Amino acid sequence: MPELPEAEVVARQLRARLLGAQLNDCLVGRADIVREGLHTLLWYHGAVLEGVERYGKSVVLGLKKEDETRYVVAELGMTGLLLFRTTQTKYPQHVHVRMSFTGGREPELRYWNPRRFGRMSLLDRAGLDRYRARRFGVDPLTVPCDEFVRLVQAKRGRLKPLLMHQQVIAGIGNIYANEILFRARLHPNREVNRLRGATIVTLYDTMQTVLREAISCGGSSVKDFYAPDGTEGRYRLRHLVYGKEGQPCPNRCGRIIRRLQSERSSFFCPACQSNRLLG
DNA sequence: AGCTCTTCCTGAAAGC
DNA sequence: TGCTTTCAGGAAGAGC
Repeated sequence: MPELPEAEVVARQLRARLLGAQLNDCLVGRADIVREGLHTLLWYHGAVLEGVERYGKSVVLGLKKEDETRYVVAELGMTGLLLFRTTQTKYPQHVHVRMSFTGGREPELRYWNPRRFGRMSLLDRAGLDRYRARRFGVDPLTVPCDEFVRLVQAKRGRLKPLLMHQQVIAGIGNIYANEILFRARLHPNREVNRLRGATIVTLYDTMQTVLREAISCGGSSVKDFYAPDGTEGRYRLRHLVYGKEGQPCPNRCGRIIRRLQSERSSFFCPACQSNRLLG
């Protein structure tokens, strides 16, 4: 399931291999995979890929033609991937969009998404700005620490849902929320308004450390994440709690990693991640 | 405004 | 063994 680090890895590969290439043809296999802008599809033919951005967990391609730039937004959702042509998948019937390029290092980019929880959108500049404002909160890697502290202090409710709330903090999903909270020694159900400022700073530092480390490992390959060129992410090997229910706590505290299934699965150590009023 | 609940969808895993 | 059922998961929309 692609979250921020995986989307970043995808964006970097697309930049390295397709920046400056010309989009020749864009084939949409099923109309309902495009959330918005399908009627503008033909505009993109002949446009040049001038930039690739990541917003939260989404990858945005900027395509320029005759002094105008329009955008292809790829929401990866749970199972969505952008793949180069040479990367084989077990289920080729779920390739929904094919974009062919000339002048780059790859002839084709494919949008593959078996479960179709994500969509694509074709947007002009104003549409992209609206999309961005509506859906994405601050970026965890670029938000200044003091702004993050103020943002968290203004919220109430449980900590893990807040970390995963894309309109507040964009890009953290279930895997990284669990890993960040374990390393910051914070219980997933901690009440946000009971966190001290210093604790939020620790959370901020941990969040950035985990996400940066995951990016440098190529992301986490859990349930079939592959980069566009087919390489797997190695950060899964460094997971400490995600998917480790029943195993001993890596801090050697003697307790067993538990799983709370009330909402999205929370994996945590009941001793190291206390829900008491520690700060 | 801001919660929670339901829906979307398919492959994998569990259940029988 | 092989069929059926359940479940996972992100985000939108409904309902309160």
